[in-house]
Amino acid sequence: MDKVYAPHEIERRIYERWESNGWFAPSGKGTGYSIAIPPPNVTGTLHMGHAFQHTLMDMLTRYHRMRGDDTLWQPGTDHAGIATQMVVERQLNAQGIKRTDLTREDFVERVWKWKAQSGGTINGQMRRLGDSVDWSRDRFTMDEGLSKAVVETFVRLHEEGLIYRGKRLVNWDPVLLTALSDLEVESEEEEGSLWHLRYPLEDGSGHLVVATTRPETMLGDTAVAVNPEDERYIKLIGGKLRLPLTDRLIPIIADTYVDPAFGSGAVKITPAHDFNDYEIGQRHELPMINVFTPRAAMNENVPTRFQGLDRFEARKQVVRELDEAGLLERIDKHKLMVPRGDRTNSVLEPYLTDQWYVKIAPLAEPAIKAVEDGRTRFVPENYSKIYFEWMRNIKDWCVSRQLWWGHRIPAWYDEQGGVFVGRDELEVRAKFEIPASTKLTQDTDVLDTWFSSALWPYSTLGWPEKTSELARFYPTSVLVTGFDIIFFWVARMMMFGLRFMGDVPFRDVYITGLIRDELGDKMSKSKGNVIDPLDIVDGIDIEALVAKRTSGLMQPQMAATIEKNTRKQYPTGMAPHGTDALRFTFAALASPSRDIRFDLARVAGYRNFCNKLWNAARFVSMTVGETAPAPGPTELSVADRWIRSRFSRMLEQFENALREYRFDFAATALYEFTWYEFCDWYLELTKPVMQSETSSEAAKHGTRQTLAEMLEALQRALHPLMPFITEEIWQLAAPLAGRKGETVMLQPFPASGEYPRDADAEREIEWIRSFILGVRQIRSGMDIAPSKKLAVLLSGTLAATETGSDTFAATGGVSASDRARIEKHRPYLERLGGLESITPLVAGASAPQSATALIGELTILVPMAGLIDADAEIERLTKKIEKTRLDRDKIAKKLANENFVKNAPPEVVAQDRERIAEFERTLASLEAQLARVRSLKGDQ
RNA sequence: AGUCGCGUAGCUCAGUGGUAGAGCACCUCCUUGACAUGGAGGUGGUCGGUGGUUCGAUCCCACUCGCGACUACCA
Repeated sequence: MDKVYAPHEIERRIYERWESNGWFAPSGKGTGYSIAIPPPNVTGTLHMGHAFQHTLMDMLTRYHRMRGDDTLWQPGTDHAGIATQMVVERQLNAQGIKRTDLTREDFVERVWKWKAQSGGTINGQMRRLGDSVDWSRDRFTMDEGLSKAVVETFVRLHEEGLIYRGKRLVNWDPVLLTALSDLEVESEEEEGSLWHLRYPLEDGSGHLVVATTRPETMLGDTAVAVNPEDERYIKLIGGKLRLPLTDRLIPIIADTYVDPAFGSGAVKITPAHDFNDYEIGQRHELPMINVFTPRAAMNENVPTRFQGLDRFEARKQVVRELDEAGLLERIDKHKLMVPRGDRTNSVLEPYLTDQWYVKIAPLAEPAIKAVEDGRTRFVPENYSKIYFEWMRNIKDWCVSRQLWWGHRIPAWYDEQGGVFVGRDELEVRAKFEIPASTKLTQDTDVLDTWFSSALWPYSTLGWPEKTSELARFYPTSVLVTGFDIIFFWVARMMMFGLRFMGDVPFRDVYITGLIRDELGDKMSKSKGNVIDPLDIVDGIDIEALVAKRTSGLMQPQMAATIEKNTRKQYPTGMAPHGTDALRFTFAALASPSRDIRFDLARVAGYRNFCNKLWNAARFVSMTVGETAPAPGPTELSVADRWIRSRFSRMLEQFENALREYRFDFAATALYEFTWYEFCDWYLELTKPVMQSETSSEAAKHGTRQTLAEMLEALQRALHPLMPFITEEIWQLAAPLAGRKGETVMLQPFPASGEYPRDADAEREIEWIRSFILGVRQIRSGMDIAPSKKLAVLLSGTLAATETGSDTFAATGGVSASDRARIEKHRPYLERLGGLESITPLVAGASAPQSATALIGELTILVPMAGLIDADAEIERLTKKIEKTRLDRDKIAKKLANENFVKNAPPEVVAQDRERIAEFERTLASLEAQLARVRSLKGDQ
């Protein structure tokens, strides 16, 4: 084995072996456990957020697989309608081709080609991350089976009256030329203006001032509304206004929607271009005048001179003409929320079109109830509030998109505009008895991407067929995802799953935080702070990193800033850390309901941990040899018993943590056990046994066996989190421990109960640790070289009258139990403390000038002759005394409060009394020692 | 405007009604045969502020300051 763990060498080889052996597939035995992957965009790449979520999913998957569950992690990708179409359009544009230059079929063909070309990226990344998904079941939302599920769902919902087509206002993207759902709208506060316009009264007796943020829409006004209570305008209600720039007369209506305190208290009503106005229009049966083309230029319904103008040009011209006509009262600065498309960032228009909608209330109700009843549980729990909040105010879902890439809506039209929904044209003709002579054309729209995503947990398992997989793996066990798609995805899976499967799609929903950069900013390409998870794994030099971050920017002018920041943050690029270190970092940082500021130093720490584990394995193999210890008489040392006991406790902690999705606790339990107990103490404690000529063969045998057993079992415990290094070490450790098997990933997860708890061993080792710690503190405090062997003396608190004078003379008042311990553990104490001897201070002999440590009743004296600086010892003691006094006083104060003594639970009071006594003893001893050192110093 | 979070060591974060924790950073010492990606020891915090409940509050409650996220129709 190499001295330093080199992840790169082994990770690919190991994954290849796992995959080619088909070990990721469900075993077909045991309880079903399943996770459906949140399908990433097929043409995208995985970012840190994916890597984070995948780590948690893989950890759960590997753990349950090892527990013997029939475990499926279902992989797949999403066609991501708008996002993918935009990418391909951009590529075409770069070649000077417009999408509309191609036929729909040609364009879709190109998208499929792009998918084939780029679609492997994600799967490649997942393999590097160690994701143990069942590749044989890989799915794509546009593949045949899933498309069938989409059509089936649409048709059934339509049959049940839960899908309808209607002409309404939708959020229209004038760049993409498609409708969007409410969720795809991102409103941002922007600086704008509030224009106060004068609308002349019909009789010429004056004018009414209306305030608007969108003057260009005035060409489509069909009324002006005031509040019915508004004294100023009450007499005008029912009258008419002459709409400037047009020849139309529009009514003044009363509606309580109008807030008299805002603007002028009079609102122009444009039912075809504003959601509120639309509703007012419905209430008052106002005509709707659409003044925009789909690209948001002015259409034929406005005066000729405005026709064809872009909306923002039209705005300027409208304002100018009104101003010239003396109809512009004033312009106020005004902040307003501007709706923008989440993909194009273009300003959206409320626009009147025919679209397909899912009637959502009947679907939402059971989905709310399922969470209320705890059939699906959010972790952390407070996300259920966000879910409820949205579900209770949910509006119908516009599912049609005017795109080319996606699932075509299964609806056909005849030439009279009749609409027929069915699974295909044949079915439609049969069902509605439409003769072959009648021409039918299919709806040209596609469905919202999230429509197919909503079916994911069961469509991937073969629905609408009744498959054995559905029976076995639905509902899935847990969904791991980010809060940002609770509405987009989680809620919709709940609604559809309950409707079509009659049960929730997942038992638990674990919501992860967001991975942010080291400054707490969201990672995004445009900010140039994105980290590719594989760059952390493999490392990347600074030039390559800068190139990566500054290429293909939407705003190339940002490149210089991005380069500067990148060079500052990563002067030498990133070192390779390996997948296991990255995974460990994600788990350790996965505290509930908290975003993660990603810190590369943390990964380096866990890379060191990998190296530590690696070297522990080296040590074990050097100590044990290359084969399992031959059978023979075996004696387990106190350390051997102790490490098993501690391992048992750690496993319990780990499993409890994982049950509650506390990946951070689970990781910490593994880390602390491995480093602080197994490496720091157990391996050290084996040395006195193994490297001594006096220890028995049986004892050596027991230690060898324990070393092999623990190393092997530890790999299994660590495997779900660190799959690669544990596989590599396990291959070496398994034979030593006499365990057979081809791979650690299919071995049973170690059970806490297999390793006996041993309270006695834990007590003994605790005592040994404090003894050694005491010596080390003196050594360090007194600046004694580690290589210098010390001869320590002991004294106890027993008096001659208690022990008999002879015994006292020989033992220095050290209690029998301490003496027994010292004898029993002498090799440990001498070796780990760097001691040459441990002898009781002979009674009567005056104690030499020493530094001391207290272990309960036992005092360890390190003679100072030639070693120790008395001043340093005085300083050390003074410091210790001060600290002990503070601790004592704090408790003394508490105990002095009679209410505390009266009201606190007796065990708390008793415990404090005990502690104070302990502090008093320590203090007395420290003070005596201080006095001694002082007086001896005086003698010098 | 409403809803939900967050404020603990220099930094990033755990945590508990009863002795404040980790990683990184920092200081001192150490190339001792697993590991310098290491070992040993150490420094460092009136737990955002004020008030209340309690024998006791970093934790529970109220108010307050600061930060963030989400939702929403103010023309």
